[in-house]
Amino acid sequence: MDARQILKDHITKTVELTDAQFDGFYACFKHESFRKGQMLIREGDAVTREYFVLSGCLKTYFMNDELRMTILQFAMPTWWASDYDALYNRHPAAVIVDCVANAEVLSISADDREKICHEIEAIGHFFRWRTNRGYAASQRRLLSLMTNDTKKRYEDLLAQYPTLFQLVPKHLIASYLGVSRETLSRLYHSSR
Amino acid sequence: MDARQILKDHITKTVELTDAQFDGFYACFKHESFRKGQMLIREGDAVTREYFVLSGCLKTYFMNDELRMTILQFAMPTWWASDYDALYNRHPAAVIVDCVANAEVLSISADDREKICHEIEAIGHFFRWRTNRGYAASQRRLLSLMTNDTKKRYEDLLAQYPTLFQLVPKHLIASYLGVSRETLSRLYHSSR
DNA sequence: ACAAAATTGTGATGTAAGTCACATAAGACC
DNA sequence: GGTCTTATGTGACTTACATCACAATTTTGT
Repeated sequence: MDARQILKDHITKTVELTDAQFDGFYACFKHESFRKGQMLIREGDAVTREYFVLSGCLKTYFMNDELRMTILQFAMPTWWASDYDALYNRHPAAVIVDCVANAEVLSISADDREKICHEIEAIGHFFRWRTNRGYAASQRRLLSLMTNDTKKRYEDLLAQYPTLFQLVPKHLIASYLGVSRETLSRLYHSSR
Repeated sequence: MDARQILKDHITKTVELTDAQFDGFYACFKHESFRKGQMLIREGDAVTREYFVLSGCLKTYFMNDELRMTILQFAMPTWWASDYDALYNRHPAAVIVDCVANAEVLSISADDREKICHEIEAIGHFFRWRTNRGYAASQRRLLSLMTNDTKKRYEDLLAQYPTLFQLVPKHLIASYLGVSRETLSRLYHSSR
């Protein structure tokens, strides 16, 4: 399926658009490819764009002073990724976005987005809805982290994204779950 | 300061509005009062409104099957609170919002909000910005939970909201920090 | 003002998971 | 295809924090 159709399917799940409206929206995007290991956003960058994943996988993460990585999100196809705090408030990037598995993405600038939101009310609604959904997902993750033990979180992740375990190295999954790679390894082998 | 002025100051920090526009916006709100212990949103409720805190304090939290509470957020003056997942996606409420210290709030329905966002572009921008800010705050909290130890999280909270410790009981703060009340008590007394 | 309920402090004990250390296995690069 | 790097498995030891138990204090309702 081509980029255009993937985006169209994605957005029409939430709002209705005329063909002309979708054309205007699609024209805001730039098609880009990234190879495993490439960075889309570096720490300290001025962030101007956000990314819609067509294929492959990205991750957004934070690096602390001791060079320890904490993964905030894996972005699989039809997910969006950026440093939204930096993008919206024009701060330098605090989080890093890079490519975990060779990826095709569509990117849009914050300015173009604001403009198209202004022109087409349905797009404005879509982005409010999408940001809201991201917020809800972030809260669910917080909740899961605070109420479930590691084993439960691991099993939930496995159930929700079975393909993730083939796609990305285990120490990244450990980082996402908030445990050491050793603990994940033991967990992984104790339950079969 | 009156409710009208508090909301006006809050919103004009982000967007510019004419007096007529602000009047239209303010007319969407209902002024309400809640006493300590009262619930604004119960688990399972149909959620129709969100709340802007003028004074006092609310908390949003989740109750698990063993009746253990996990606090997602304290809402102090000029903060917003609701179950946004439920509100936006018309699910029954999963989280509870109640009153921690006698509070005055302004409330607005999701429908009125969508309508005013449609009518006044600046308001639409404001709400995209605000949701985005909430999302960023949620991510920062996740990060803090995953990278900092309990003592650091406690000190950060203390630094950010010194008044919170007078306003709400310590076991609620413990729940917010994700530690047992006993651990918080020991921490609290070890560092003076 | 008094009883009942909620909040807080503190000791003793158990345990999940971090850290360190090293071995093995799998990919990446030329 | 062989070397170098990255990823993974596993044991030994340590530790922060949960849990349980009970006492002391504060707040709230009537």
